[in-house]
Parts: sequence; C-alpha cells; structure tokens
Amino acid sequence: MSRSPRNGASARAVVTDKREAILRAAVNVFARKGFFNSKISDIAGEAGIADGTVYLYFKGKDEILHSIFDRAMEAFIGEGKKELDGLRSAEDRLRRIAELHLERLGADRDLAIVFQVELRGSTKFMQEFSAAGFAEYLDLIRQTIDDGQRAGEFRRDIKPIVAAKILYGSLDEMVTNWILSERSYPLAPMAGEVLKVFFGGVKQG
Amino acid sequence: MSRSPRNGASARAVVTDKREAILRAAVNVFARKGFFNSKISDIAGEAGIADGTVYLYFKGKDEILHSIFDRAMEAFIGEGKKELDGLRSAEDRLRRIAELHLERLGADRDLAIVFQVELRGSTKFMQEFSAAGFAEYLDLIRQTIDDGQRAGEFRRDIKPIVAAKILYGSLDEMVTNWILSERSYPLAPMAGEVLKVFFGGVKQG
Amino acid sequence: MSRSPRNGASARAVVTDKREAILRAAVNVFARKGFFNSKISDIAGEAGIADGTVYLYFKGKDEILHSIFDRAMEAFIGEGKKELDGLRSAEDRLRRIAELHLERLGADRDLAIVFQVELRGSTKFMQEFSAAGFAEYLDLIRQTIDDGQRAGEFRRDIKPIVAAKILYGSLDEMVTNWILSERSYPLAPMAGEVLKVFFGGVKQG
Amino acid sequence: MSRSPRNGASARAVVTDKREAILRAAVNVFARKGFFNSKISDIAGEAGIADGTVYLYFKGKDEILHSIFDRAMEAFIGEGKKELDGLRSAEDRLRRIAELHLERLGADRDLAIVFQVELRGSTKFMQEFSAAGFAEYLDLIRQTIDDGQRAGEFRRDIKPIVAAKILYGSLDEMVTNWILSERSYPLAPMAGEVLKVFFGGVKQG
DNA sequence: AATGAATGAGCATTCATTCAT
DNA sequence: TATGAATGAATGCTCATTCAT
Repeated sequence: MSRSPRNGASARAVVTDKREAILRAAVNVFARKGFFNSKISDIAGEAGIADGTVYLYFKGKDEILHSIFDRAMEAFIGEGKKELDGLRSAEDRLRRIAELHLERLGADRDLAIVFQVELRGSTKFMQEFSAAGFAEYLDLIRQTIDDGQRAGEFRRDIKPIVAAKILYGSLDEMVTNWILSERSYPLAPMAGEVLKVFFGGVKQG
Repeated sequence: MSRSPRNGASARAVVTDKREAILRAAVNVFARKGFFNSKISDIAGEAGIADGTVYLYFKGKDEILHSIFDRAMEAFIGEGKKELDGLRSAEDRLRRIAELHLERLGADRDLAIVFQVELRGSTKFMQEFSAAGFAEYLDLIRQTIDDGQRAGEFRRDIKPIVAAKILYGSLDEMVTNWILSERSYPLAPMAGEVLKVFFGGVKQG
Repeated sequence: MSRSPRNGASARAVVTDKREAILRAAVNVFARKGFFNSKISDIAGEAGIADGTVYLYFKGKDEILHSIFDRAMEAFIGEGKKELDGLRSAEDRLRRIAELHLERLGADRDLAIVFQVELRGSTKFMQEFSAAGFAEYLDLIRQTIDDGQRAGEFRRDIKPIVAAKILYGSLDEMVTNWILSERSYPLAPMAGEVLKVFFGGVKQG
Repeated sequence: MSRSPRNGASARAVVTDKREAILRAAVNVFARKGFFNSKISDIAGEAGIADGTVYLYFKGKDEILHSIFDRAMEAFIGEGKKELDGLRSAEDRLRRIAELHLERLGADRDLAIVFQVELRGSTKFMQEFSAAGFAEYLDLIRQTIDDGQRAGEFRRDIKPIVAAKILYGSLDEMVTNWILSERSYPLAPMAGEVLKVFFGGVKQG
C-alpha cells in the first residue's frame, strides 16, 4: 500500500507500485475528464510522478486504458470463477453473475465510468475490448443459459445468445443509469429486479 | 437589394443543403474515425466544402454532434408518435417501439455507430444527451409499461422504470452487438426475440 | 445625412456618401477596438453595408487608415492656412496653431484616438504618416519660429527645429493625456497653458 | 531525486537565461515588424528555441510585451532613484531625469521603438501601461516641479502637472523623432536643448 | 529509474478577399 | 453597384513524446 516501502519489498514491488499508482490515477482522471480530454500530464500529476515517468511503464494513453481494462477484467473473472464453482443450477449461477456485475461496478464509481463510458468512446476501442474480454464474458452468460436449457430449467425456444445479450444489456443499462443519475443509490440491489423480469421471461412456465 | 432572394424556398434550400451535407458528412466521418479523432477538415473534405465553411453553419464539432442527435431524435420521435397513435394495447405499443428502434438504427449503420458509440464517449455528452432526449424516450417506454400494468396486461410487482430500462438496455445491446459484429445480418428481426423474453417476464401469467 | 438621398444627389455624390460612411464607420471602429483588432466586417457592419462593398472603395484596411489620415489632414491644413493668413506676428501664429490643434482633436474624440494611438501602432505607419503630413506640419511650426527669431520676437540661441518639436510634443502629450483620462474635460484650453511655458522659454527676455 | 539541482543558482540562471533570451528576441522582433505583425514563431526563431518553449515562460504575446515594459521600467526607475538621491535642487533633479530618459532610450534603439511605438498601438495597452508606470513617472516629474515652486526656483503661476506633461511630451517627441529619423545622431544631448527652453519657461524670471 | 524542460507536429479557428448572383 | 456565402491561407496554442541530466 505504501508508495515507498521501507520493508523488504523488492525492486519489482516498487515497479508494480508505480504501475499501480499510474493506473489508479488514470481511472480517476479518465472518470473526471474523459479519456480523450485527459492529458498524460494530468495522470502523472494525479499519480504524483513526472510526466516522463509514465512512459517508463506505458507506451501511451491507449496502453493505459488497455491495462485498466485488463487488470479489472482479470480480477473480475478470477473472482467470478471461484464464486461460480460452488453453484450448480443455472439460475443460481446467473444470479451470482448479475450480483457480481453490479456489486463490482457499484463499488468503484470511477471504474464504472471508465467501463461504461470511456471504453466505448470509439469503435476501435470497442472492437478491441469486445475481442479482449466482453466477448468472453458474454459467452460465459450464454453458456450458462445453454446449460439451463439443457437441464430443463429454461425455455428452449429462446436462443441462448439472445438471452445472454438481454441479460447483459439490462445489467449494463442499470450501471449506465446509475452513473448518470444525480441521486445516489446502491447499485447492487438492482440485480434482483433485473432477474425477476429476466427469469420470468426465460424460465419454464 | 433584397437580402432574401426572390425565391425564398431556394435560399432556404441552399442553406439547408449545405447544413445537411455537413451533417451527413459528419455522421460518416464520426462513424469511421470516431468523434475525437475526426478533424473539422475531415468533415469539410467529406462534404466537399472548405474548412472555413463549416463554421458558417456550426460553432464547432460539438455543435455538429448535437445537431446530428437533435435531427435524428426529432425524426424518430415524430415518426414514432404517428405510428403509436393507432395502437391501443401496451403490448402492441411496446412492440412497435422496439421494432422502430431497431428498424431505424438498422437502416443507417453510420448513424447507429454515432448513437451507440460516439454519443457515449464522454460523461459530458452522455449527460447532455440523456437530458436532451434519451430520458424522454425512456420515459415513453416507462409510461407505456405503467399503462399496461394499470390495464392488467402486465404484472404489477415490477417497477415500470426498471422494466423500461431492461427493455431499452436489451434493445441497445442488440444494436451495439450488431454494429460490432463482423457478420452482416438484419437488425430489425431481433426485436421479436427480445420481446419474447421481455413479455415472458412482464406479462401476467 | 440620409444614407439614400431621394433628392438630386448625383451618382458621384452617392459614391462619395458611401466612401464617407465607410471612413466615418472606420474611425469609430478603430477608436473602439484598435486598428489591428478591427475587422473589415466590423467596419462594414458599422457602415451598414456588406463586407464586399468595402472593397469597391478601398483596397483594404491600410488604405482606409491612410484615407482617414489624408482627409483629416487636408481639412486641418486647409482650415489652418486660412486662419493663419491674417496673423502677422509669429507669436500669434503659433498661438493659433496650438489652439487649432487642440480644438480640432478635442472636438472629435474618436478621430483623436485614431491619430494619437492607432496611427502610431507600427513604425511602418509612423514613417509613412510622418512623410505624408506630420513632417509638413512640424515644418510649419519650425518655419514660424524661425520667422519669429528673424523678427526679433524669439531668442536666437534655440534651434527652431528643437523648439518646434518641443511645442508639438507638448501639444501631443496634452491630447494623449486627454484621451486616456477618465475624467472628461475640454481639451482646447490647455493650449494657453502650454503656450505660457513655451513662450516663457523662447521669447526674448 | 531532488527537484532543484544541487546548485540552485544554476537552475535559476537557466530559467532566467531563457526568459531573458525570449524578451531580448521579442524586443528585437517587435521593433522590426511591429507587435501585431510579429508571430510567436518569429520570436522563438530569433531566440533560437522552439515555438512551444515560449509558452513555458509566457502566456502569449501580450504577456511578453508586459514583461518587456515591466523589466525596463524597473531598471529605469531603480537606476533613477539612486541618481536622484544626491541631487538637491529641483533644477538639477529635472535635468538628471531628462538626461536619464534620453540616455536610456538612446542606448537601446530597439527598446526605444517598443516604448515609443509598439506600447502605444492600442488604447488597451496604453491604458494598462499608463496605469502601470507612465503615470508614476509623470508624477515624479510633477512632484519635482512642485518642490521647485515651493523652493522658489520655479514660477508659481504654472500648474505643476501641466509643466510635467510639457517636459515629458517634449522628451517623448525627441525620442520619437530620433527613432523615425533617417539620420543617425546621439539622442542624449537633446536633453540640454529641451531643458534650455523648458527652464526658460518655468524658472523665476 | 526518474525527472521535467524542450520540442514541434498537429489542429481549430479566424478573417481578408473573391466572385457568382 | 451591391451583396454575402464561400474560400483557404495563416497562425496561436496544446500536448504527446523525447532525452540530457
């Protein structure tokens, strides 16, 4: 946690610390000013380092945005894998996915803004990030729905990929609305509301 | 002598023509390069006019984006109003909304890209555009659902605003996926798929 | 006075009228915004004509400034010549010159600003205008002083050209101060104050 | 590690050097091309640095002009204070002021051009600079004359402020003429000539 | 590794000038 | 003559990136 550890932290740890500091600063700056309006010097300033130092860790702003995405997805998927392992029914697994989705983003508004807004500011980014992780995430949902259909939990007259997009799109909209809302409210509980409708639509009557 | 030519319509047409040409060019350029990477000179070049001429019609890029949004929303809402007037049941109205939503964006891929991607590239834009038209649109859906609940068509244990966000989010995700997809497929038919699940979830058992 | 005379004004008169209108507008605009910050469109707007029309009468801003100077100097010198003809003593002539100088500029603050400020905004202008009229004016003063010395009115141990610069510089400073002053006071009476000192310095004890 | 190099003086010197270089280059460029016709790139080129570097030291052209004025006035007034301290009579003090005025500007033709021409190219500048230093300078002269009147050196029937403007205006005109002159002659000796007339006009008969 | 002064390519914007009407 | 829409050259300014220290 400390920026200049006196303890046995290795040189590698120092490097990691500064890298982390830049990424954390970048999330904050991007959330406040938007990716395209953020300057490298803003990020460096927020991180408390010199402008030039940023280039020792990243090639440029694009790579920083990529790293933010990678780091967050890695953490999210890693955590998700563990949580889902214990759940057997497709319904329980989807519920946990939805909850995690909103819990995670609801816990870090700046990160949510970067994910909902900044990562979507160009088709180039969207395609890259879609290829990088969104696709995998969407496929996880699709697969779970597919499993549910095979297990007889869900109606079979609905294409799993369509249902997956519906669930993802619904959650995504909850997050976007939460970000833009002037009122402050907890995001996670929206998961239950979404699922009530979603399961009503996909579950076997 | 007269400042407006004898044929008032033609003068208006000329102005409108160039304005329109700029807006059309801008949609194309924004879709290809992204809003922030588009230069005024790109738009002017695409429109076949000089750079400076753009400033005779718009204050800058921001105003162009706003105008694109305004013009499209105006057309969309105007068309929608007419279509919905004849429909009585909430189900029919929601169905028509969903169809129109996907038909419209599915008919103009560049415009769809601008709406799905470029208009969301900054919180500033999102807030402005949310205030300008998205909010109204979302409220139209909410109100229709509310009507459906009062009429006994829909379950009453679901908050209309939540259901509205779910429907909107689902449609929105369909559009985004369609844009990013490498395959080319018609967007409009997805409306039926979305509604199958959505109505399954909200309609009275 | 009217901008489009219905009376028998000839075509030439119309031309002159528009030329005059542009010059009058330019003096006003230059005084308000400064020569370099004034746009042709500002002048055209102030004159109530189209931008392009300005070019039917003048090559550009420089020529307008020149014309302002020429017109004013012509009027000033023409008027001055008449007034001075009747005066015999050098003292009387210098007194009248000083009075005219301050009366004229004191009567048209905008013109005074153009003369004191805008005409001096570049060495190029200053050299041109110096050659064009200031030099002639200064020489008129010098010659008068010379005459006074020859007539025994003034001390002979002072170079006429130096005395001329002193008188001109003193009057000039009165005008500049008057322009910059926040208080509003009549300029012409300063002539007497300047001359009291000046004559004290140059007249034969 | 340390942000200020071991030798603090050198860092300061470096900064000062580049700032000074820009100011010196700007005086030269302004004198040659005029303030409004000078481009930032002209100044940067003359100073031997990149265009962007100028903005590390100054906000823009206006601030450069201000700095030129401030620096010169500071030097001038600082020097003047010392010189005048030893002089008792008002006459001696005014003589020294006049000499310093012409010596200083006569020693740096470019600076003189900036002071006589460029600083007066707009009412905005004139007002700012008048407020900033000219007024103070004029008041120094006025006060000295006032002292001379009280001490019985000068006539009391002349307003000190008017006499001050006359002296200042006379000196100013000497400088302007010297700048515009095609002949090359020393400026400083003109002080004596001006004072001969001025004292003749203001001293007790 | 870290710094931050310096760089200069890149772009938005203005506005004098033209010319078809 | 008069217009004013259109032009496009000109330039101030920003900011990502480099590199000597």
